[in-house]
Amino acid sequence: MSYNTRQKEILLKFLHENSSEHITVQEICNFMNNAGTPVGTATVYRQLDRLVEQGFVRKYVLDGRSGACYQYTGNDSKCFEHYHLKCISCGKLIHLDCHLLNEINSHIFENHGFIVDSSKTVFYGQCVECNKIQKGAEK
Amino acid sequence: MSYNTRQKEILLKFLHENSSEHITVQEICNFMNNAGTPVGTATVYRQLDRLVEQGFVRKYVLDGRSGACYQYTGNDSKCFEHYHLKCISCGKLIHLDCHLLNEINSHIFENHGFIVDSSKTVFYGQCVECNKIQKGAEK
DNA sequence: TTGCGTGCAAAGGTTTTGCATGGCA
DNA sequence: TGCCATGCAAAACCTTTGCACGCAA
Repeated sequence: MSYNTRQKEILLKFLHENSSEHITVQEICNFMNNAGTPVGTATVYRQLDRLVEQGFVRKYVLDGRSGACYQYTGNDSKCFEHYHLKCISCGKLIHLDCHLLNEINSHIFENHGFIVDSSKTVFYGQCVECNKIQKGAEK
Repeated sequence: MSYNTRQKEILLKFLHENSSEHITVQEICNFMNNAGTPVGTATVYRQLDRLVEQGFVRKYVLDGRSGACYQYTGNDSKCFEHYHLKCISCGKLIHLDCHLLNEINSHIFENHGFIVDSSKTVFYGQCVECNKIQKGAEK
């Protein structure tokens, strides 16, 4: 069984309202603090673990030296059928619903004997906005 | 400039001889210890950082709670042009050279405005061997 | 001799765990 | 009242850093 608590409710609401962002544990704690509902990091980690396990939240580990990022994807099963692009420069996460990419899984399975878990697979790279900025800075 | 030391030589040889494996810092230290050339973790990290930067070794961060994995890919530039599949169950890394997948980058760039860095992108999933084992165990 | 590489220990940061307390049902 | 959730602190872990020493060139 599971109880509903104020912390759990606010944490989930915060993640949900920022579902286009990648959020760190630190940011959650800061927000909760400012929102007048301070929360211990242990609680945040425990809640996030549960949400990840339940499939509401996705966990991303980028380089391992900074903390992990979390993102609300909801119980929308569509998020498990498409891929995600993550911009290394700005951290933006892009949900990619695309016919060609949807064929990748079956292609890899049939031709390469590998069952891709697209919910765990993230394309890393750079979005056009960040690329423009970088090119401008190089001049 | 750079000196050649015994530790550096053995570390690189170990990675090279196990280029089909994903290796942790712990495993490197243990091996060096058993091989009669004990090495400090700091040295291992420093060497690995350099090798990653030079492009000889790839670094993988899976879940963030266990340590990062490293794998020798050599100075073969082909490894930067294709994708990699990593089996979550056995850790095997598969180099995937495939026409369809080579089109992914240009497709994503042209249609979705995103420049994929395939050297940083890994498809996670399960290889057929591990899938068979798992299915057998479920019966 | 020069200065890079190494080893040790300490520090830094993130994440987990134990235990008593608080709060939902 | 039962039991889960929380908070705090401590612990565990991985990784980085500082500094003195060793060793390659």
